[in-house]
Amino acid sequence: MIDPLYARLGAYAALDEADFSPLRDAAFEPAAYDRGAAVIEIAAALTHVFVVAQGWAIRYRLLEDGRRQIVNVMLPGDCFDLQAMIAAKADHGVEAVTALDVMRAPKARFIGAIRANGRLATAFWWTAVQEESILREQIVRLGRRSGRARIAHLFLELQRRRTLAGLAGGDLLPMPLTRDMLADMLGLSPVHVSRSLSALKRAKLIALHGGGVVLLDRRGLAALAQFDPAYLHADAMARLA
Amino acid sequence: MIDPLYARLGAYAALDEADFSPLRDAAFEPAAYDRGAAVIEIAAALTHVFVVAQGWAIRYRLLEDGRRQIVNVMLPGDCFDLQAMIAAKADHGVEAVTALDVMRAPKARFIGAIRANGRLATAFWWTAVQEESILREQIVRLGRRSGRARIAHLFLELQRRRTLAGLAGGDLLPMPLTRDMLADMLGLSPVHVSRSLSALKRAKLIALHGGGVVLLDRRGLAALAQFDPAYLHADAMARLA
DNA sequence: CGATTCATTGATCGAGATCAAAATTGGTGG
DNA sequence: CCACCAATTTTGATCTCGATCAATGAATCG
Repeated sequence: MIDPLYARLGAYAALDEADFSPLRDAAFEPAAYDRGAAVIEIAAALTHVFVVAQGWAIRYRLLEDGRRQIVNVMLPGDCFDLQAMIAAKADHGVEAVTALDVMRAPKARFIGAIRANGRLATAFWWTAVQEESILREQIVRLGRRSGRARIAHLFLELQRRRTLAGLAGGDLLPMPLTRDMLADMLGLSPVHVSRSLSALKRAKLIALHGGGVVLLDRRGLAALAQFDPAYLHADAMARLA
Repeated sequence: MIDPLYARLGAYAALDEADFSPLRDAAFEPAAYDRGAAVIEIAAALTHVFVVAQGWAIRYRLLEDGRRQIVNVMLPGDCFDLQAMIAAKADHGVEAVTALDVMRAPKARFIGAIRANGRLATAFWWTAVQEESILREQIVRLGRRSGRARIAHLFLELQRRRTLAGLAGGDLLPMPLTRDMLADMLGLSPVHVSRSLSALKRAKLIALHGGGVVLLDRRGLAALAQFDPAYLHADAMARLA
């Protein structure tokens, strides 16, 4: 299924079922990866464009000394790597965080599909613009926020992205990322992530239940993280629809 | 003049003068900004696509408490904001670091120009892919490198980008960024930037002359920064040409 | 030359890293 | 259902890199 994508793209542009038929019929086919599996290997040839149908994935780069920086998290509805349309090799890896279902298209066929439909092309352009916006936000998070604020900000961003993708959620955010992954995402040590999460719990801003985070006090979290509610062009998107 | 752009785009795709004529003739017109002037205001409408002809600019976001994070530096040959093609409002500001000459095109005319020439469109796509790669590198720099390594890495990146844009340079890198700007770029305090620069000087890795940096020991800098020489798809670009 | 902006240096403080051990969680098989 | 093993998380103690505050020193420019 490509329904999360449908929800995402539909939020930016007025698309109907007919616009999607080239994707369904010709370009995309399903694939599945186990938890922890490599979806794209660093320096491997980029052959496909992917859309996440279910599960989470991370995009990361490695340093020579073995340290890792996670660049972004991919949620259902997110597509990657659109750069495959033009770059030959991956400068980063993609790994499944949970069991992962994707739809994937060989890049030539993907290009054919979006050429056949201008509105679809525009919608995919939007996802690329949004991806860039997400990267910029990650830069600000790493450069100018404290450990606790980074965590709070990431949680709020993920929740917003899930909402935009039509994955309801209310105040409950699934959290399959381990402490190590959060650390590699936020530029912190796993130990400090653990301590900062405890502090957020003590402050009654969040609660942790098994594999999920409860956002107990969004206003408090947003104040701590200086989370910008206009983030992700929500208003500009609406105007385009 | 749009020659730095010509050098940049020419590095990715086989373009000749004729490919550029739609840009020269119709779309782009020159504009100039004083040092420190705002080129794009945060939250302002995005009306133009820009190409830097001469000078440096920074792209930044502000936090509510007044702190600033510089997201990227724009050098001659870089274009911004391609997102204007699709996003209505800027989620960040752009400011001239030096006196700045640009070529700019109203977005409708820019879109017309690249529609008229597929090779040109591909070349601009490349610049967008590269911009994303630069943002990812900035994320790794902020997340997983020490202060000194961040500085060394940034200098090596800027030098590489200048080389790709045909702005020779050898081991001399102009450095119009103030300590405050470097701090806002690298997620450090200005004081610490100053101290770290002194440390790099003491280690004979760099020297500072007036408004420029001399890269005395590139191998040493690359080792300290774990600078990846394959960075910026240099090989993949060559293949495409 | 003052005046303003920018850079360096010194002293102190704190957020987060590191090392190491203990406690939980979760999955597996008896 | 329980016992066990591996992976993950939490907690404690100590150390360090980089922040902050404050003063001094260049440059640059009318």
